[in-house]
Amino acid sequence: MKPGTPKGTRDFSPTEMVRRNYIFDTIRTVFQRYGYAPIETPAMENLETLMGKYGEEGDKLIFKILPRGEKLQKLLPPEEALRYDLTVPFARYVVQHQNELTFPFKRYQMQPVWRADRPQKGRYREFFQCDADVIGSASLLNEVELVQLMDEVFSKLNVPVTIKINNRKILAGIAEVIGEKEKIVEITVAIDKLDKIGVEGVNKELVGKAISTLAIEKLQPLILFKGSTDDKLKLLKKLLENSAIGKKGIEEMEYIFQQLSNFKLSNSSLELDITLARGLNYYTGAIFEIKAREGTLSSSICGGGRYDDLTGVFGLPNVSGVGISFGIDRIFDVLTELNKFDGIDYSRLTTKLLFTHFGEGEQNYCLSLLPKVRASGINAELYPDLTKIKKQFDYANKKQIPFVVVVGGDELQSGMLTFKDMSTGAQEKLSIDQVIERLK
RNA sequence: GUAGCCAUAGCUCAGUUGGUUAGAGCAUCAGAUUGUGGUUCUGAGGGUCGUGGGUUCGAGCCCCAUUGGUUACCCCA
Repeated sequence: MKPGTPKGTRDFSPTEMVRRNYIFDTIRTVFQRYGYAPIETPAMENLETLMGKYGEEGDKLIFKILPRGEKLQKLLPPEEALRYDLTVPFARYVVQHQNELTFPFKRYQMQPVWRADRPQKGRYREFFQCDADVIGSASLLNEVELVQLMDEVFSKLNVPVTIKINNRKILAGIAEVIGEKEKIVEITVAIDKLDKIGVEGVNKELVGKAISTLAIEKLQPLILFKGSTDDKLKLLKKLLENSAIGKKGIEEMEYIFQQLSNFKLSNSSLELDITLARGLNYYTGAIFEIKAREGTLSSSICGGGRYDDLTGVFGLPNVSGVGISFGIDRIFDVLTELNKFDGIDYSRLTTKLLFTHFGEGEQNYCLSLLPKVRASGINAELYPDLTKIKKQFDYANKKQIPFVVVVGGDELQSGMLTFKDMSTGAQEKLSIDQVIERLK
């Protein structure tokens, strides 16, 4: 049998895991700093929980689990599926545990999700998301805080990013004033592609979606507009003055930008992007999308938004939430491409000291020293086989273990260990306490 | 769902208009060196050239099919 992982899935080797864990730890630390508490949910959900939440395209990408046993033989439809994101399972969780939770409930969650997609650059069928959501609070300060949080994470990871922000209410307002209220999805999907296919491409797609010529004409000043956030808001105000929902969206954006103007974002440029749409159906207010400003990955590495009634379908109406999701695997790809892993100190995560030995007696002696070393917080290990010292040193080099202790007959007799710095080759005789002192 | 590209050793790849026994680097193992490695030198193992069929005196190379990978579209973290 030829070994291999399924399409769009990967193994992670130790070097990669150390780096991935660095990303996880960075994000987790920031999440906790902002008061988010961890939860986990099962890899699989009832299919019913997931279906209909992600739009027509999204539903197709849900990994369904084949029925088993008798149900399979009767060709019954699937009842379970792997989770597609962390937001919908979270909504289900909130409804199910509503009596135990204190609202507003701030949770973070870092788990894999699965999509039955075609893999390509930056796209996997199994990938990790790191989500932070606040549910049970309609305050726009949550949006403000999430922007700060995203800025802090990417600042810590040393990746310059652009945070794009928009509002579904503005998009709804636009659809309304151009007289195509029903076609909001088609319109937003089309203008979302502005970057990629240009104005003409967008217009062509709009025509294809049976949007009226008049509506497309009305849309032009908006698509063609270039200017500052303030200018954009001004234009929108004028354009949407007859749309209640549009005006509400502008108000929200103004508030968020006004609040954020009091804080200096350290690593991000914040941008109101009227063309930002985002596919997920459940967003109702602010929407976010983050792209790295350097590197070749053009897809987003983080995204999110506000959903006013995601818990409604599970029987808990009128609970608004807002959240963001970091795409760990894409962030990893960006950091790798930009060589951002180079300067990071992993020493606390890897072995610092290897005990090498010339025989069984020496090995046993090393074994007796290990607990004390480890209790002192030093990552240490013992070479487990009886073999030539060369091979043991090779092992240390391959694992990039910076220090070794050599124990032979002399050391056994004197109780003084040979302590060797593998980078310089220098060695000296030290007691075990001195070795510990040196490495602490 | 649509389309392009790729598939040769564990890994990265070379392989001439189709021509003898398919190569290199890295990695692995052993030796030079029985208490001192990472740099050096020597040697060894490792391949049904993705799979199946076809064309040909002859196929890693050409043709068809198939599988897997990858990239783009749709959509998305």
